[in-house]
Amino acid sequence: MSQSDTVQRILDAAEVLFAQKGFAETSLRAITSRAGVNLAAVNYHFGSKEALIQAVFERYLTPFCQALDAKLEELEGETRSGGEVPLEKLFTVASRLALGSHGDEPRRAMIFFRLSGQAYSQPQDHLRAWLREHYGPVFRRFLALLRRAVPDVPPMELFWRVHFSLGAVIFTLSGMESLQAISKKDFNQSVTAAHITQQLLPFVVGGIQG
Amino acid sequence: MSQSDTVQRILDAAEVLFAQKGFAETSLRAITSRAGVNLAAVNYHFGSKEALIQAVFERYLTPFCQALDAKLEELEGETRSGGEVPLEKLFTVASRLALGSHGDEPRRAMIFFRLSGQAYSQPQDHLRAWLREHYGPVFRRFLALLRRAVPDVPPMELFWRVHFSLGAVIFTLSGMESLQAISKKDFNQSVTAAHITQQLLPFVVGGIQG
DNA sequence: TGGTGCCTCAAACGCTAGTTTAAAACGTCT
DNA sequence: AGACGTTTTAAACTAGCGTTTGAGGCACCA
Repeated sequence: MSQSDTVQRILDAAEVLFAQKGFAETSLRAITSRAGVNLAAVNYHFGSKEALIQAVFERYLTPFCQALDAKLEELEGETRSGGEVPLEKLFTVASRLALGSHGDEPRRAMIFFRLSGQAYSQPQDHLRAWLREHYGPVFRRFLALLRRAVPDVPPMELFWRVHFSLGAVIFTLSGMESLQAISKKDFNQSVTAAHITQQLLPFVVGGIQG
Repeated sequence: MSQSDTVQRILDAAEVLFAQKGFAETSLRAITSRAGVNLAAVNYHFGSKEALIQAVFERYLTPFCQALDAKLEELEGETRSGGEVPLEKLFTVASRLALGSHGDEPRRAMIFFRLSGQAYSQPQDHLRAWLREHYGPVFRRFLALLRRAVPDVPPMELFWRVHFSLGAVIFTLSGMESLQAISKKDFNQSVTAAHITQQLLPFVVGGIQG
């Protein structure tokens, strides 16, 4: 078993378990047991549990943010010759990337949204600060394009509405499997990631425009 | 110190600490120390930590839901002679009650929204199931009025949009103090509960209508 | 072949958690 | 005053946590 193999196995197991049970409730023993590696491997390869959590986020977010950044640059290029990117297109691009920028099924994306929800509800903001520091620029770039898409909405209101939107996304996708149960019972229809984003888009667009 | 005094002190301390640091990260020792009571008091009066968590929710939610239920009944009475309750009014009523149904300052409400965020991001759904079981009827009553307020939105889409709205509220108010810092820096304006709900209302109304 | 780095392993460490115990203190009623 | 049910107290218990340790294995190069 090569090094990278062990590291990847740990990351895979941690990703799933953190999403399933939260950071504090997931023990290193559970992670290493699921990964089929020795308990000490986490501290050997990552240094600490906290560093492992960051590594899980990094492995997912870095490719996503690079892809988003490239796409946003492309969109900026298009608008340089006049015109704005429509609101719908901005969110469509972002959601398509979030769901498909990894070769995997969108199940990975679901897992990751759960993780984000946990990161944001976690009160000690080590993780939040780290996320903001590393991925803030892309977010601001997105926000700048957004501002030009809805020039009628005052900046502060837009700021808030973006956060509301983020909340809607993360909260909903965090609680997916319970919502899945309800939706199946009440509407006899199961829930896919594509289905949710399809529902989400008009809500967010309507909400942002106010 | 009478019994109810000890119980209330524990609930007060637990409410604040759970909101501040989360359920798993808050020890009974921290709670009892803050409350100025003996460690064993929690297990004596509540039975377990899990039961204490439920009790914290119960103390807050029961008066709120009773007030909301009464108010909804009143609104239903008004519409019985024809007409619908407008969307804005439904949300205004709910938010006013959430912020002011307790004699306290709306600070209590903030604390409680943080708690809700943690409850929903908590993956083991003991708590969620319990909340749904105890407070589901009021929620459904609200949903029924909502359906009549926006008859054009298909029931399933409405179902999702309500969850999106809930997410926007809880997520935003959960992460308030970090948003507070950002908002103060970028817009030189501090954030109050009233201020947020004022921002929230047009977003939710716009989102629900799509 | 012997040595050198990197990695794995079982075991242990120190610590904190939730819970339990049994004695002491308290308040109330006869 | 004394007995009784309730509540508080200090201390201990068990379990599980993240982390550390040192011996061992393994591949690779001199």
